[in-house]
Amino acid sequence: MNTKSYYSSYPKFHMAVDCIIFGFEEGGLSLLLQKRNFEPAMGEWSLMGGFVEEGESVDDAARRVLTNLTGLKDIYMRQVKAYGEVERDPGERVISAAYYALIDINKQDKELIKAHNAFWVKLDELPHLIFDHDQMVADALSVMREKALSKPTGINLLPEEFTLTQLQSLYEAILGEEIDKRNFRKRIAEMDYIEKTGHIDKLLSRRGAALYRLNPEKYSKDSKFKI
Amino acid sequence: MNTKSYYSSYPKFHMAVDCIIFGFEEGGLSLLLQKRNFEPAMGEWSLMGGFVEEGESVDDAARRVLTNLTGLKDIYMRQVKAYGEVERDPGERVISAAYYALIDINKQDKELIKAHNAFWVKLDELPHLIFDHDQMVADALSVMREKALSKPTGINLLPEEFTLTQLQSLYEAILGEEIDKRNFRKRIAEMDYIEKTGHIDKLLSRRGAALYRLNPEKYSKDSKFKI
DNA sequence: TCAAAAGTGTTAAGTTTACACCCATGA
DNA sequence: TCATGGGTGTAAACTTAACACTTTTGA
Repeated sequence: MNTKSYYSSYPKFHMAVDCIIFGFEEGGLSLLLQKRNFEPAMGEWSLMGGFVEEGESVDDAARRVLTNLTGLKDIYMRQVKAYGEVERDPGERVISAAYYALIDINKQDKELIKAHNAFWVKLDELPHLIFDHDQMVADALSVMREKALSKPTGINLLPEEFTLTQLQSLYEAILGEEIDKRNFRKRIAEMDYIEKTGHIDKLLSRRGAALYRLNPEKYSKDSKFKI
Repeated sequence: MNTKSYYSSYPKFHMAVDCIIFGFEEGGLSLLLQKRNFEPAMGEWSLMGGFVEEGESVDDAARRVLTNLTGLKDIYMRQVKAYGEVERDPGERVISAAYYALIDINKQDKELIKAHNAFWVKLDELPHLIFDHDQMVADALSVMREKALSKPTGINLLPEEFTLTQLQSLYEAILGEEIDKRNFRKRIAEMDYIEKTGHIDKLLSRRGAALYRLNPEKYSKDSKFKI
């Protein structure tokens, strides 16, 4: 039996990726959403997506979509799952893998975002999205929250150096609840992969706050991270 | 712009599913694996898989593959993720979604399994599998363990009525470590969705052991489940 | 001098772990 | 009568949660 002919008796499908892009601003999480100025579903809100190309891995397609929209490379992305209902896209059958990304909202390329008609929308003010994108967002949020509790992936939402107050309000945004300041700092102090840089931030307070950073070497050795 | 023409400028791909089928026997977890008697990769071990068909959802394809192999329907299955590396299948490009299932090993259709040249293999004696199937198994195990801690999905590996000793050794198999009997029973007692049936099992001990079952109604109201 | 954010320890409550013996029964 | 698996409670260790005041400094 010939391998090619075995495979070719089966159907093929369009394969897409959709990106749930989380950013952090003004004490809350936001998503980068597209107000579609093209068909299908013109005028509605959707995630940023794109089709997988020939010779491109699905992961790479997700990275390409993110880079095309934000100008950012080497961003933490994680696949949520694949969505394969027959009628999920009413236009034609498309299977889509959802990925989420965490980005520092200050590093984006604003021109690119504008060119794509994309906007930051706060998590508690999300519009209804097309197709099964609402479900994708719900699933991504739940995976992201869970991972953020066990690994400091959320630090991608902050600048490289950050104050403990910033880190705390990031975690409050991710979890959607308040955290006790002293308990939070106690736990951070136990994580030797979050280290003082020696620099002082004077922008956010008169007194000044110590700046910290993630030490990725120490982090990879000790992968516990729990707030 | 016409929707169809927009879509049709993009490539299409074969879409497959691969099933990580967990069973429970003799105090350990096993996987149902196929010794391939067909190309590609004849003679090697692989997961049970199949191609998604036209007009069939990806979830349905996974269910079909499981039913074809085991004769079982309405089994708990969960998607792990999609695997989309370009060269993951050296024959031709195939994107595959991995699903895991938990089955009661006594309910399988042994003839069907034999017809597919499939065998139960203990988790700690797994052979090397083709393509990226080793990675799929590792990912499925980690997702399954995590879910088993928060929801009693693992109960699918047992008969409908089970003794607490059976339930405990199931959880020991899932976690790969021993659990204290009294602590285990204390926690089960707090879960009112695991209830005594009033029946007594006399097969596994002289004295007889109380049989329990999952009450799905109570369970859905109270979704905490932690061993 | 005061407003605003930074920084700092202790105690109580709750959860998890460790641990050993008697019970009922069929062979 | 004894071997086998079934069944039961308590105390120590550890983890988590609650809580309020002093410090620094620029305006």
